[in-house]
Amino acid sequence: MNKTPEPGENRSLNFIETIIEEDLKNNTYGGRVHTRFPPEPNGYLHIGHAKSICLNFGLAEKYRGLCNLRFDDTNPEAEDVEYVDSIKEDVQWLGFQWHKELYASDYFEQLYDWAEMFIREGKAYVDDQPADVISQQRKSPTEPGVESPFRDRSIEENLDLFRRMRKGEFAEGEKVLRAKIDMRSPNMHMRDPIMYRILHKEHHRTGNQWCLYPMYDWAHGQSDFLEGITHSICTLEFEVHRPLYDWFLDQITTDTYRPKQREMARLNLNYTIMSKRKLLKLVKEGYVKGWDDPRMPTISGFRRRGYTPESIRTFSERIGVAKRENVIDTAFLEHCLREDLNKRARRVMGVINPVKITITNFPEGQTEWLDAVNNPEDPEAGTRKVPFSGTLYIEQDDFMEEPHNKFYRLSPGREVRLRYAYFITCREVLKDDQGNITEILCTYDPETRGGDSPDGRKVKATLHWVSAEHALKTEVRLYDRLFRNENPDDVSEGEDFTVHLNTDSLQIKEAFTEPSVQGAKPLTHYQFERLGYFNVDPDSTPEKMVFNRTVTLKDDWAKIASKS
RNA sequence: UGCCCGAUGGUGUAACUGGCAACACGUCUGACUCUGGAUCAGAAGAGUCUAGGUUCGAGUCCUAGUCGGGCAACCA
Repeated sequence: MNKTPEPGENRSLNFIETIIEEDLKNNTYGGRVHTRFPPEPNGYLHIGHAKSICLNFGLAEKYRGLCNLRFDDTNPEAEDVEYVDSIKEDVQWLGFQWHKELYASDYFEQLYDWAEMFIREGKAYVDDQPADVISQQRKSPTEPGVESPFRDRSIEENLDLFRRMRKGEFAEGEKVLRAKIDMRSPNMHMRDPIMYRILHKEHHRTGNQWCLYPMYDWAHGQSDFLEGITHSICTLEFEVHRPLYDWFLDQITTDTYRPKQREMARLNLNYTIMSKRKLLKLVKEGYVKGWDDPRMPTISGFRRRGYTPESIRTFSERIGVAKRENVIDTAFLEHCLREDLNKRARRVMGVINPVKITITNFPEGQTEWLDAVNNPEDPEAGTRKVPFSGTLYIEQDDFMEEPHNKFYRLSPGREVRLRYAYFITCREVLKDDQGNITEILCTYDPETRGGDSPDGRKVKATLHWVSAEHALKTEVRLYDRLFRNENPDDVSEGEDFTVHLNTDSLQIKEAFTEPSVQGAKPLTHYQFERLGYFNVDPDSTPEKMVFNRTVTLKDDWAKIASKS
């Protein structure tokens, strides 16, 4: 069997691992495995990048290899240090450490030297034509391209022109350097691809040192080569670039060592979008509050939302790696999240839609501090004290005046348990003039302190609650999916993905929580019992805690309720 | 009309050199429970894009199609 034992999980190899193990067996790279994660610093990383990060760094870990973080910064127009910083933070947050932090711009000089070599060998030429003419000459995929009239310039003239391009003697767009390959190639990328364009732009690292910038195809494979990369993993759309990737490498070296490009399908998630351009639009046009808005599929968004790096890594591992297009169900990501949070999140009680309960037979003015378990999944987490008194809040949903048969929470005459506290029985319901419930009067059984009845009496429901007098007023931000449509790109003529935006994706509420959460640090995870996982938002102040609802608990009752 | 990929339950991913299609999510039952959570047990759901062929035997090999995606930025 094609299996490799792994800690925790035992799964078969994905196609890239199969290739690597084959290379290891054949000693293709002297036993080396060296990958790289090559983001362009022109935006924030999203969950799709997380898949690539986990793959590249994960492969290096698994095969005791190395993984570089390499910024693909060949286009100064959109790139910025702000993005470099956020990318580094995100990679580290996911729990990975790069072997080296590198930049394609580190290789500008070497790339330039090779380009001159190309010219001297008659493999590259300076083209004076404007972009639209070059584009037209390339023709369409179904017909051969036309050669540029500048294609056969002399080596001397090319060299002179290219050097003057570097010196800044020409305006943007005036000249480009092209590789001389084959204008009739059925592969568009081989039709004399552009290697350099003139850009009089300041670069975030090289400043004004250059006005000549290499194109992706010219920079990427060469960077891989210079770094000793063995397996260069990218997404499917680069498949047609591979012949060019290999061609460039063939020109610069006769070594047997070659980095090899492999393509995998990118991650798609339903009910969300993954395009950087579209995410930018959401930010720029104010549909969300920023790149790290908890509704965004960015890594920083997930972090702020309360996702754990472990859950994202587990997710990335389990979705697998293949070449076919795929759309992963967001429910699967949420499953990985809940699985992780269930083990680590401390439980607390908080009430979001309160209704007042008065315990009529509870001693007036008295407070009792009851023991509550912090995490039933983790005995090490210990216990805490929770204040109980005669005036409480419970969730409106936990009371029904005329319950139907499946509802077994509080209702008139019925006894339920208050978690870690007492059994209470509903005696009377008070209403205002409009008939809205204003207060529920209950009695409690002092014998059931802690939540168990000495006579073995059973109740069907256990409710969470909070003591009114002791409750902390907090803000909770309830998030829902950003898009109503499973595929936000599924739009009719003239529309764009924003038509599917869920206008109700954020609901801000005031909630009452038990006092123990006061002062918790931003990003601390909690489970609000029976409601969901929440985490502390950085917007929290000493006066007002702010919580993000990361994800609800699985809720079978909600299914039953929605059916009836 | 060219070139390059891909196609397995609703969704993902598996199935060593051909040997009864498996796992996970989701869905549905039930058990248990001081969270209608967690946990546990079980069920339904594909005969592997189509048609031929090779073979005792094909998801795996061959042929021809079909469908889907990508490729014509001085973006990556």
